[in-house]
Amino acid sequence: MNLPPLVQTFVLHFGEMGSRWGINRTVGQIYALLYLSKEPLNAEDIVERLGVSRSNVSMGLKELQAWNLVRLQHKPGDRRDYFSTPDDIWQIVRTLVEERKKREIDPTMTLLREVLMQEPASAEERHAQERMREMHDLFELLTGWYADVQRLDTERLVQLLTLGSKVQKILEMKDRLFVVPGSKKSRRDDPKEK
Amino acid sequence: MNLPPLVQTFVLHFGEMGSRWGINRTVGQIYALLYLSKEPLNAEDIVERLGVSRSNVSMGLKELQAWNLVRLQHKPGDRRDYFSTPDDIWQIVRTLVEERKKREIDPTMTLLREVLMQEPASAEERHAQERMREMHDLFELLTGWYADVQRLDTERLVQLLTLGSKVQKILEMKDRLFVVPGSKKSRRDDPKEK
DNA sequence: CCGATATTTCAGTAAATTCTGAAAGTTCAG
DNA sequence: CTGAACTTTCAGAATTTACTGAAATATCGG
Repeated sequence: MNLPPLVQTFVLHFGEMGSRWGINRTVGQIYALLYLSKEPLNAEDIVERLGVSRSNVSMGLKELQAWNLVRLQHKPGDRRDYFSTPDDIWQIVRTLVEERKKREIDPTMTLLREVLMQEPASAEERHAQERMREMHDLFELLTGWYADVQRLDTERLVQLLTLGSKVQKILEMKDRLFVVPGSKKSRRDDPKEK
Repeated sequence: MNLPPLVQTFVLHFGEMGSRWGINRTVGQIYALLYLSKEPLNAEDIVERLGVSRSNVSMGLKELQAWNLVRLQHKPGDRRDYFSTPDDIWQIVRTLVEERKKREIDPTMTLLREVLMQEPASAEERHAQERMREMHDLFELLTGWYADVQRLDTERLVQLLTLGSKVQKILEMKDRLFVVPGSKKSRRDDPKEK
């Protein structure tokens, strides 16, 4: 591996972290390298810097492309493929979330919907379905929230995240301001709550 | 594998999904089984239902315990260990997020802080550090948001998620209400923005 | 179309992970 | 203390995944 020490530390770390995700070490390293690089890199560049085989790099890049995590570019008068990551880190986050949703949440939701359609054949199955319904509803809430905030431009998203739960205060304030105190509508808490 | 069809479908799916995470198939299956089960199960129950070896189950349960994802219980007059998942699915989500943060984000933040302390020895390293700072700041924003909303009780958290980006509207409303129009403070957008 | 350059595919190998059975360890009632 | 019931550990086997080099395929300037 032929990298400045600072870069190498990061690349090795991401290689290891890759394993905690479904991603393998080399793919993690390639991505880390591209992320840190000012200029787009071609496959041979990556081979030299990481010290892995050409074919391994080829496969790794293919996987990163399948994840939409790298951009393929060309330089004039050079027919090699150059790869880079988006300059905007928020774009990276958005892609990551989008792709993980597509691969993990969506298929699970499909399965849950299917299984919830079936008639339970026993008390055990009935309880299992109940649990699956809880999971289904949870995922629905989370993906709904995601679909919603995902549309915000980055500035507003950052605003929202910076506020965190302080939003809660503002909500309460809103309630006090716009709802006639004591009226039914002002009761935000479920009355049957203990 | 000796399970009602509906349960089996779910358990198999989670086994496969487990691989997309860092978790292996058996661990995913054990968890799915416990999640769906009304009653706590002991190791032998799990062996029978999943058809894997006793030692495999023992290791899987140990891993799930390390993740704080299962609760160990005992029945009076029975010295076998019984395992279950929390009844409250939100508790499960909280644990999952907490543990993943601990294993993935925290070590990465430590590394980023260390590397950002060092003096860059070249233009390449300077640019790499710049990128690492972006990642560092991103993670800081996200973990800050998480630390904040994580403290909310579930009811309020659900409220917040249900609102999604509609919060934005309320923020704007708040601005219009409480800031003198035309004053400096009412300018929320960065003036140098295009 | 040719040949040079670049990329992809793939079969075989290497490495890592998962799983098992056997043995060792632990706990507790009697 | 003993031994039955239960759990954990661990070395090796089985399986899966990652990686490589060689061959095949693609692309393009001339």
